[in-house]
Amino acid sequence: MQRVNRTATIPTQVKNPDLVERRRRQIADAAVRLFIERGFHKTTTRQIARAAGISIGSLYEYFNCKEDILYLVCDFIHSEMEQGVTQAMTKATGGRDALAKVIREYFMVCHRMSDFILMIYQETQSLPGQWQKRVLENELRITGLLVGVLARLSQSGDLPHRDERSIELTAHNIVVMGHMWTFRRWFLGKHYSIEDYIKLQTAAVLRMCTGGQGK
Amino acid sequence: MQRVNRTATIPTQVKNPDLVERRRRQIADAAVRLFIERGFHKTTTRQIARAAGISIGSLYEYFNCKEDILYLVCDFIHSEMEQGVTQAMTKATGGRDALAKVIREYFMVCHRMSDFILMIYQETQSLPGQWQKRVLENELRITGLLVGVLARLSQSGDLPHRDERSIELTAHNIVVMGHMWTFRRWFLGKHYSIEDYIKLQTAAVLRMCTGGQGK
DNA sequence: TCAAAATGAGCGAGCGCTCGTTCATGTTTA
DNA sequence: TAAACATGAACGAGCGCTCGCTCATTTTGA
Repeated sequence: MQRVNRTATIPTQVKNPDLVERRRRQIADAAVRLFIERGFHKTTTRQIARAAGISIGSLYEYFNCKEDILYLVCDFIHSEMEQGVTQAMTKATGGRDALAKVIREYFMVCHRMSDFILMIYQETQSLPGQWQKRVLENELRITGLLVGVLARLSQSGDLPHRDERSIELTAHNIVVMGHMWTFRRWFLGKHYSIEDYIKLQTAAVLRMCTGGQGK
Repeated sequence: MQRVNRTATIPTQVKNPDLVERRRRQIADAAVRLFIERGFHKTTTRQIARAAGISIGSLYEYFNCKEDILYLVCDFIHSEMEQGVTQAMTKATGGRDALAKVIREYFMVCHRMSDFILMIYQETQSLPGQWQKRVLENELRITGLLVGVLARLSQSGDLPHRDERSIELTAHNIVVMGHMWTFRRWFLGKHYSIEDYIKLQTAAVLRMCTGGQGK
């Protein structure tokens, strides 16, 4: 989708665009594993090159600086997240328990992408300001998808009406609950399976959405 | 409280314990500001020394390595957090709306310590493994305080009974909601005041705790 | 007077990044 | 058809520099 935009965003010495696309993916794939394992700062450009199976010289044919690599990695992760969430939402249409289905699918996406989400929490600050902003915009867009779901259910009467801000905050809460499974996994993972987590948190969210009309 | 323990944990060349305590605080105070501003990796030991008003040589009389400084900073932050939360809980005793009061006080602590919390999220991974574990234990202890509050209210009948795990997860949710105010502040801060946030999230939590018996 | 504390020049490992070079693969020319 | 030339992706030794850390020396204060 905005792949063209992305390719255009990071300049390169190399002429062949297909090759650029291919090599960058190859480099990003290698880099993301290293970033997850050792963090951005402790990973050297040489390690990235070695893991990608190219030379350090070649690496700099495709990127201008180390931060460029981090940005591309973040962008790939967000693309995948958004794709996951979007298709989770198409799977989960229909009335009453649509919300439960969306939550389940979203949490499963978070579960799968656990390491990646964690990395973004930790390394976003290492990006140049302008790209930091982009990463946050991506984050917001994913939240927006959930706002859409909640607003629709609210209007169709499947959920009690609540004002816009309340809906928005609920969306943020759900999104962050998904992230929480990743950044508190050192604890939660010991005591809950992902199925436990989904079940309990879904119940909690539903109470949050439907509860409280009585008084 | 465990200050003795802490001082014992990081060895030093200097004999006078009072001096050690004083200088370490002086260094940590300077370091935390720099870490918040530029991150751990981009902050140099020379910058820390300069900001603390001592020489680079002296700095290494009080710490063995840069990571030691980060650990001490994390420890100070957690102490302050825990103190804040503990006294928030003494302020907020009593029946019905005790929970609302605790949430308010806790969120205000998060609000005040926003930058610090953010830093811990970002830099914990830079710590040596053993100390990483300690930081997570601190995190858990704070959550434990909230579990205590919820369990008490549940038993006194001020909140509907729910099983242990459900209570535990609710505590985690509340804790993370506080953190969310810090790491989504770039968005939330634009659209909500801290008072808005407390009001809406408290309502949400109360619905989550009390709702759902009907049906 | 002398142990304790403070100093900062200096060290060298290791970093991101460059750039002169190589070489496989077209393309042109005779 | 084959020699001459052009292209550009790949390479990696090495440059300039920064950083964490040390230690010989000086200052302090009891």
